[in-house]
Amino acid sequence: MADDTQGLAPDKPQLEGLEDKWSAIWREEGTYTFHRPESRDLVFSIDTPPPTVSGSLHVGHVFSYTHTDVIARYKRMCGYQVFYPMGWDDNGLPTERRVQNYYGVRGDATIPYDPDFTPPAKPDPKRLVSISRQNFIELCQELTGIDEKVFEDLWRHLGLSVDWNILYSTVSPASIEISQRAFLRNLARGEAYIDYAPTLWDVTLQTAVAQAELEDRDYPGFYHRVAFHKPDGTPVYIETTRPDLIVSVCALIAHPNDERYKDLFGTTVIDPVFGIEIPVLAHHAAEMDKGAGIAMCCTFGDKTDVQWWRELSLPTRTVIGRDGRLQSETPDWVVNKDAYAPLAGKTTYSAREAVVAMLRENGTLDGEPKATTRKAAFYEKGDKPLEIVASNQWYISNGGKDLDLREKLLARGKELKWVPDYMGHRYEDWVNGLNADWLVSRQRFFGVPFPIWYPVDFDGNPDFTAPIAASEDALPVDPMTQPAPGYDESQRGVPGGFIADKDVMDTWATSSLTPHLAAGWIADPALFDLVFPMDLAPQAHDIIRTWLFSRVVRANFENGCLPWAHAAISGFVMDPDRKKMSKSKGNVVVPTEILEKFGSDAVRWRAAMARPGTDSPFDETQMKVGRRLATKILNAAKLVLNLPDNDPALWSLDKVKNPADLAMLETLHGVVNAATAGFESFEYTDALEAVEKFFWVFCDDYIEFVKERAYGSDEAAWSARSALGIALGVQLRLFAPFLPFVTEEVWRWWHTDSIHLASWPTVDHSLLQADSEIWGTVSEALVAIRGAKSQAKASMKAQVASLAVSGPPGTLARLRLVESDVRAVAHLVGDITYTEGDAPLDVKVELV
RNA sequence: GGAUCCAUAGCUCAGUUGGUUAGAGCGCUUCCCUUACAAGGAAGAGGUCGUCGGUUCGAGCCCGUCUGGAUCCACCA
Repeated sequence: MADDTQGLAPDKPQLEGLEDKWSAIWREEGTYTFHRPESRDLVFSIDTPPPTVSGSLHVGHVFSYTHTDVIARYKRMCGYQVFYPMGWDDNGLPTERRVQNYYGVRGDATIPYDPDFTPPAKPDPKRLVSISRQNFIELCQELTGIDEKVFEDLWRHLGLSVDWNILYSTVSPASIEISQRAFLRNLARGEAYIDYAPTLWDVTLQTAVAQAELEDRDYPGFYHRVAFHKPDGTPVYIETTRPDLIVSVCALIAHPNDERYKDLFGTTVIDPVFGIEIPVLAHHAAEMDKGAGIAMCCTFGDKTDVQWWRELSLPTRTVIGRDGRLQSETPDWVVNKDAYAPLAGKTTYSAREAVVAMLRENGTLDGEPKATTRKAAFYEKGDKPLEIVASNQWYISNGGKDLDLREKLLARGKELKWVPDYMGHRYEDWVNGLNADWLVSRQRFFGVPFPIWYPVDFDGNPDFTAPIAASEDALPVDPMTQPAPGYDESQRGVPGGFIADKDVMDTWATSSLTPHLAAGWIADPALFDLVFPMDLAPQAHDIIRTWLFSRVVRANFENGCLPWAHAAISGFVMDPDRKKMSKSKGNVVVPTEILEKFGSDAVRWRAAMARPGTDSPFDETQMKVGRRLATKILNAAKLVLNLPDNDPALWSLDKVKNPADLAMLETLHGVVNAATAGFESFEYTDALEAVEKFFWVFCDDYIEFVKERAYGSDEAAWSARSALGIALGVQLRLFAPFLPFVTEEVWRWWHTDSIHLASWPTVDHSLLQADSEIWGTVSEALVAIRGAKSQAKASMKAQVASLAVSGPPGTLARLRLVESDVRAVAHLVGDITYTEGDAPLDVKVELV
């Protein structure tokens, strides 16, 4: 409690240090602990986005996690048990890349485990040390542990009311088990399958990537006009940006209606370098006005090539390996074997130069290559354009091929309540645009292994069409160290034995199960029933196509329902030029600095001013406004609580008799209604604005108006004291979801329990007979009195000789009811004269 | 090429089912050291609501057009 003072509040209340003080106490008191209630309707459950711990947090995270937290706090005060977990997304590629850079190491599946391994003292990004898969995973675990501590500290400092007992990590054994179990069930129901097919491939990271992780970027290239030749030597010109792929050519293709090429259909031509004879074919996907109108189809240059390859049953002539280099052996379909030699083992870039040189030399390059900017598909986290490589990969159906499923998933999207509702369009657009199933396998190390093995025939060839699945009872499994069911470890990799599936699951394959991970699916059925389907899925709009959609897919398959009822979508924090913040642009604002500078409450205030779905530019000056509000709360509370001999035990609605006091409380109750309505529709900004607007009027007008009276000790004083005290308590609770630190600080000046477990204020209907219009009249009078003093450049304390008030009878009557307060606030020494009339209220002020 | 959102004061944004003189905060100007608060307070200036057209007694709001911006998707031989 307060020291050095006669009142309940300290003399010099401070914002500094409130974060550390209260987050420690909340932790000790278990303020945010979820206690299992009797039934589902007493729970409000949240599918918290698990942050990628390998990345750094920026203000955008602080904003969107605050959006969730204000709702969580509101629901808690409404009496719900709030299931508010935290998760760390610490598996997958992002972690691997961070470990690679941080320690200067690279995982290599062929190297044996070294129990004594220590990472290089000085990581050299140019000379990565190759280490075993297991050593690499250990480093991943070590680093994620460090990163997670940093994240937790920041979240506690920000005041997230997460229940830290409900903490999961996407790489934990429990997460691996759940991911594997869900996958096995998808497999058993036919929703997951393995397929040998052309896949988008990142040559740097050497893994397949999914449609959802693609990003188109501008990429410089050149159009090369190249001659193929008919058997009689007549040239047929095509245009290509990928001459390096000529060695993979399978056909030339033109549109069936294209008069220029009609005669060629069904004939063959020979490529300009390798002597490969290929057919000229017709296909409707060829566009007459693009390039030369006739395209070179290679395996594979782009997605159209894949379509032609599939629909025209063309041969597979892949030369680009998984490392992005052309294979070193000369392909058997190449006729001019010598021509391939300079290309062997080269990157696509070098191979392109070599091929162009050959084209130049033999005169088949028509004119100079023309520079162009083309859009190429990139993995969103990669930095080289993707190649298309045929390989065995695991897929989960997502409606990309199955139209019935697509309809079902679209219906789920409509069933979900979106905040704001137009965000549902993004979901629909994405589902409607899907053209492939969800590729979930990744050729990486740090992730969930597929619980799958393959039989090896007696010639030593694995049969990928007959995967052996683990039993659900055996999970989690690592097929790399555990033998397939029915086999012995000695049969690994030998004819008649088995091999493991070496791949790991895409990180989204695990994070698509966050409701299951957090809620104890299978492991704790009672808990799962209490919290699932969840109430709220908060997230930013960029991952609707990935995280949100994949969770809908999983819950639809596994649970036959939506994983949650509401999706609340946060906008981004943009840089001041309204550009997306990104590391590469160097415009990222680090949250620790602004939290330090303005305090968590101030930053939270600014976050809450950003409405759902709306991007907002970062502007530091706005944080000051939140800071000022927090300071004002301290000071206003101090005034109320430190009135002489004030005692909260003596505050009572029964004592509120003064019309101005009643009018203030009446107005406040309208504010409670507005704030409640705002929160109920997840429009926390509306709630905050209503509360804040009232609070400033409460401070500037009401407190000033009744202060003199409240310093007394008679009945009139206790009317004001009760009204002030009750209004303070209500406003603190209304502010509590937004400003958890300052409201808790003030609340505890006269309460023993946390404000965050106090009940949300409700309207007391016994007050409804109060005449709230008094309030408007008083405000007008105050403006007139202050205006006169301000215009006279006088102090607000300056004495007033007389007031001449004119206006409608009703207005004057209201003013008369509170005349003594008017006299006090104006410092009036003379008289008030009232003149009735039709004109609106007018107050003439005569200064002494 | 398709879609979504946005355009209101110098800046950031409100503006309810269409209804008198369009609102707030920041910034700016002037003033006030006032016993809750100078990390404060008071007063004030500042807008033909992006363009053109339509509906209506009446449009910031409804419809259409154009312009500018943001985001997502598709395509790119």
